[in-house]
Amino acid sequence: MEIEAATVSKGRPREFCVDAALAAALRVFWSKGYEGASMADLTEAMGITKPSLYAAFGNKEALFNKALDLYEREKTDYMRAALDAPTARGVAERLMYGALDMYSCPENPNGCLGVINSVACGAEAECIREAVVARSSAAKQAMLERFTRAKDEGDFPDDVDPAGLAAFLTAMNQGMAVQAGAGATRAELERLVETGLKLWPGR
Amino acid sequence: MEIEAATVSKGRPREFCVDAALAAALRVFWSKGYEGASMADLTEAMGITKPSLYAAFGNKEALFNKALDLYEREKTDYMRAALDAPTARGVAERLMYGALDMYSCPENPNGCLGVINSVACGAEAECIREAVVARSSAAKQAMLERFTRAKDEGDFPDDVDPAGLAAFLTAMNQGMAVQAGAGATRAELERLVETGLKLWPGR
DNA sequence: CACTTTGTATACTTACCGGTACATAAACTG
DNA sequence: CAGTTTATGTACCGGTAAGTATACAAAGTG
Repeated sequence: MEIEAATVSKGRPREFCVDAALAAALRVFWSKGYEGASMADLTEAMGITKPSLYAAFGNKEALFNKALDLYEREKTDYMRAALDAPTARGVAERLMYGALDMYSCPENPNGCLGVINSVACGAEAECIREAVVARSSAAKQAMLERFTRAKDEGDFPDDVDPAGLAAFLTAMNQGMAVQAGAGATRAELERLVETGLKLWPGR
Repeated sequence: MEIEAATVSKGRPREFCVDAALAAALRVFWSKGYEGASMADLTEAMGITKPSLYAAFGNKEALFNKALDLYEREKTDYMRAALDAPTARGVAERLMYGALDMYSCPENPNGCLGVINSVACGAEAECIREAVVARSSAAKQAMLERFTRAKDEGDFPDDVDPAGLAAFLTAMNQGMAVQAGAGATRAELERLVETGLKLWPGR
């Protein structure tokens, strides 16, 4: 029993980089969705064979969950950062422009990994849907808490509902994701964001 | 050659109602999406066997397109009617409350048939996606024309963009669909609609 | 050098996919 | 009654899905 176990592997070293393979898998899931991505799609994009994939990641579902972790860590971190803005309007601006940048970045697949996999598909993907929906509602909950505080701080008038605003920003994000997935241009999404911010209460 | 041909069929009469079967198929596509709906799912829900389905509807894709026609005719007709409202705010109200009613009706599957099938899945469903996206952008185009007219009529201030408002309402509808598909309650969607209308310009 | 451990490659299994051939059943026409 | 036409039910087709058994290759350890 060694504490620093596995720093030097015992058997044959693996011939691929796990992180790079996971990043490639993320792109596939992001483009095609969980069910639309076949193991053949994944292994080809990752540059490995099926036994290597199963040995390194478990199975398709475990691979998806690891890819989802990577997605949140690298692609939706702007959401967490947005909540630190000093005003509610600042939060909304950072959220919408962050989403705009992500959805219109030519390096990324179109749309949102979460939205793609939260709409219903086959029964086998139900646990995938639940995992994605859980993360989405956690994000919405964080927004709700931030806007509840903002209301106490007087960021917007009494007649607006913090829960309504959280749902509103969530809907805007989801709408941008759907429209981006359907092929909307950056200019079109920009117009949407600017309209959303023009309607935002206060200021 | 008879003008009133096919009013009385020649061979063995079919034992099921085409309209009822199509309605059942619509529910399956609406719940599971095009790719998530297997022929076994469809035939079971429709109460017919595969050869009957193929004889009556062609193939899976043709069946989907007929179901999509039915969906537009019976479920999204509120959109067409909404554009007849006398003011832009009236249009927005009818669109949002119409969507609210449809997405929270317990008789209907959760979410929106269009949104479910416009997010990317496997390559085989690409033509399905294109068909759905085409209808969605037609709806958006109709909204744009209505709001362009509304702006001329002074329904909202000069600094708001009709195209932005059309994109905004489309995004709200899509966001409601995603949230409804993820299991949002009617009360939650109601809050979203009321917030959206509170933010709507003018009045 | 043998021996163990781990990764890779090929080929396979089982299950299901969309779609169809074929035999049979139920209506019509003569 | 035969003959035609159309619908139904069963059983099947080739293709592909996720997942795996097995043989082999490359490293460390004695």
